[in-house]
Amino acid sequence: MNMKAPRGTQDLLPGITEKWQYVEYALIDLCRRYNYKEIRTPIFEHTELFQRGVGDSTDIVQKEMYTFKDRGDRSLTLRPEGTASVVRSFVENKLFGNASQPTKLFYFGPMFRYERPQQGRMRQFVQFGVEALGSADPAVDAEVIALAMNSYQELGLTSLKLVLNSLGDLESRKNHRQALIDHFAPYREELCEDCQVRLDQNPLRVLDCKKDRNHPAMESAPSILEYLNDQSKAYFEKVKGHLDSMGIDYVVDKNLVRGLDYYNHTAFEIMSDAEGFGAITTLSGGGRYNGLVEDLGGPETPGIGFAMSVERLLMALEAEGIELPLDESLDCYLVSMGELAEETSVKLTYDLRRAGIQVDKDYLGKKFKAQFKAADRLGAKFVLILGDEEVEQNLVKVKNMETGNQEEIPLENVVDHLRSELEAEG
RNA sequence: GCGGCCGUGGCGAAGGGGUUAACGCACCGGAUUGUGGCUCCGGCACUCAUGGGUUCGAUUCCCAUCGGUCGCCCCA
Repeated sequence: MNMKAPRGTQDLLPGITEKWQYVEYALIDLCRRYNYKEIRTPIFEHTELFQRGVGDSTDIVQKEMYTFKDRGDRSLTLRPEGTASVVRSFVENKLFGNASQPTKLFYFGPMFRYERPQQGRMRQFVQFGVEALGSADPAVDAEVIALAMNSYQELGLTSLKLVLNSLGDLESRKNHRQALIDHFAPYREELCEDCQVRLDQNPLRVLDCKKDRNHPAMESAPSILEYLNDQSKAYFEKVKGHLDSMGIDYVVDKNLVRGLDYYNHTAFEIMSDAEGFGAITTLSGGGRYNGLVEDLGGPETPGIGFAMSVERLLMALEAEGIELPLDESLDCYLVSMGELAEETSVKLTYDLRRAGIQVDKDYLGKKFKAQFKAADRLGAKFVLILGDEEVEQNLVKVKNMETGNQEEIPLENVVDHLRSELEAEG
């Protein structure tokens, strides 16, 4: 039997889960300030949702989905991303009818893609993401981008690059698409295999190809920005204007094409500039998806969102040498000795915990000295000493491990005493 | 899906066809019989990823598988 975690998955163990918790709380608090509410959707959905929501021509749907049949012969898929599920839920639960619009949601949870794992790319990974549904105001685009940037800045990251582009509305995209097909058609045979397929399915993505990057036709290819109609152009200008006024730096990259089919208008990616970050530098990506809600059976509803990988966020923190301010100490360790004291120590530990104090004790029958060593290793601020002598005198010795000071406290006063000592410590 | 490198104790890491598999860290015990951080001493690998092959003999050579890692593709 193979007792290893499946390929591309990982166990997050004590020592690192604290970082995850810290990051999660920081992001939740950020969402609170932006007034985004949490939504939790299932980890698997009907396969069809992703085929229609994410798009049949995408890599995700074509080769990366964890799809399986359940016992009722239904085809289900472990979610490869969050937007399709959120939109499905928005439609199913008729959130468009709620009083507060736009509907601003965030989510945090595992996603699954069948890919060759490497650093920053797992088969199961965790995404934090945000969706704003129901408004086509460019200020919402700016808000989502600001929230995405803040997610990193809040935690101290500075080596960030915001890359921005506009894919335009349907009309602009249609015109551009034709222009691309006309442009590349004479060179079809010179392009890589993938691009020949892309040319038919989604010519926009030819621009994103790294193999054909140096092909002469690439440089002269029609840019989507040249094909934006007046409305789309004005929209993009407003988004940029809002970013400018917030002081958020960005670079426009006319070749930035998001991998999912549902994007239009604003598309963006946040990358890390940090040294030694490895091959994968994209921290998060997002964009506007007007039309997706309709595609999934809802009323005409504009939307925009982004998603980031928490694994990559932690990698970026590491690359920039940022230590999260985690509290790894222990309030109190109880050292006990003797038959008589054991009974009392169990009770005292319980009372302290009920009083809100963090306490641990020995359960391995360690010697007195070894218990002290354990207390030291755990970073205990205080050690309570309870031996048969103390029990007989009805007192407990309380030692401050930092100063070395030790005092005798009547058993019944220990809880209050320790609580005030800890408060004094801060 | 493709290519390079790698796989020895909890961790880091030497070794190299022949039987006691170095060393460091961590851990446990003792010196110190009720007080931590230092020091000294001792303990700690009966699958050297798994399976098969070559050989009198394999942890060491060969093949496969699995896993890791880096890069490609693409993304988060």
